[in-house]
Amino acid sequence: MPPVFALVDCNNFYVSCERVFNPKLAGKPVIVLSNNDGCAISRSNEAKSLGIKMGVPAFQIRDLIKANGVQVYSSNYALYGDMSQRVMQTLAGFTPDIEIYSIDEAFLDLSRFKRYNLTDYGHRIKSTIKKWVGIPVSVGIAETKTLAKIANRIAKKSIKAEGVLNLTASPYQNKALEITDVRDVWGVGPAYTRFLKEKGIRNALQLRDADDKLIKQRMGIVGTRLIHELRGVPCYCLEHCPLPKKGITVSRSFKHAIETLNELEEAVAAYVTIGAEKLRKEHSVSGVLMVFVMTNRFKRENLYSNLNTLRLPVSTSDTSELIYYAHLGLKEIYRKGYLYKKVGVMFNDLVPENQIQSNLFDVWDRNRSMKLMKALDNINIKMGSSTLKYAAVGLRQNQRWKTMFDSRSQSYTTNWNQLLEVQ
DNA sequence: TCTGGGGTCCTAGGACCC
DNA sequence: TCTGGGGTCCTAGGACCC
Repeated sequence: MPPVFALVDCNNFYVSCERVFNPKLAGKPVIVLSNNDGCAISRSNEAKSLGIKMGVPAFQIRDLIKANGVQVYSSNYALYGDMSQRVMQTLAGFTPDIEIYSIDEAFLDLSRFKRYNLTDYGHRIKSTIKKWVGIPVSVGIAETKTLAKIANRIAKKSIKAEGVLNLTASPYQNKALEITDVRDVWGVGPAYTRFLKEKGIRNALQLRDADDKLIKQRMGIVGTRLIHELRGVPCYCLEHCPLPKKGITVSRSFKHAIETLNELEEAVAAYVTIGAEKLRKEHSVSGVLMVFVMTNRFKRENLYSNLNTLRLPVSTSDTSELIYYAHLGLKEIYRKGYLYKKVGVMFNDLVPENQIQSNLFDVWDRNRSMKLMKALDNINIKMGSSTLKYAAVGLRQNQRWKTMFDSRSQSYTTNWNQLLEVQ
């Protein structure tokens, strides 16, 4: 029995989250910026109409913002993460066959609802989420994930669809593919778009009917799967439970470049702290630690970037041990005289914490370390993150490497002191 | 002056082994 | 002029996703 997928995708998610708690933003151009208020990463439809592109640097649209009264927000990940959970929980009430694909979208397997009117079901999902969580979503329904993506895209734009498009057994399937530019197909990025257009393949319909050999040759197995999916042959199934992570990266750009090793060490210690917490939350330990540094990638002169890989003697998720090795690695790649704009740490070779390969010459008290980390995590969960932290992250106020959020909204849903007040 | 962050998968090529 | 073959593992880089 062929499956049916629905893709539920939140519209302009971060902006929509801000609007839930600030209804005055309805109908106005609104954008949410990335860390350090760098780029526009979420835009309301009104902001899109003004020509504000995804990822555009804020300084390039300063005049546009001023002239049109665009409402600007720093990103508030605590809020978006919590709102995302509410959306997903609501979705889970519609079917247990759900795959959370990203912070703002989920695939549902609706195969067991085939005898119902799926379009109606889509509308019920949409209106329930709007009512319960306050977030507008679009729903695309089709025989494969790739087709559901296309359906969703059209559902979002078409006035007639009212946010829901069901392409199963639809006479409009060809039409839908024809009006979808090839670059908007899931899995087709800039490089493949260039190649396909050179071959005269401009829309999803032409891609679906393209020569298998041509696609296989240039786009490999992924391309082959892609065109099968467009033909209604499912190559990707629903991933019920999230697979364990293969790696964890924590990195940040600085608002202003940093020169001294000491400051970089503080930043690295802070990122290791975040990463190690993530590791422990996943019940994983890391066997390979990488540290990297880079100067401003948009400047031509005095460029430097380097990455150091350290194989750890014993896989670990202990913050202090990881800080120790990260600092060792950092010292080796630090060069005096450069203006550093970004540093980061990566944890790879993750394995479950109950499968640690011990080392004969290990001097670390693993038992004690585990208990200490547990206590540390419990306190920080209960009393707020970084209630307890390592001195290596520095004690001064206003550290220059700290990420800036000049126009952040309140943490309405995750902090008792920042609840919405109704006057 | 000011340009995000965190992932996955696939492939080609080199090292190494038998 | 002649210079194995095949398998595995690892890494770097490319391409894509949100």
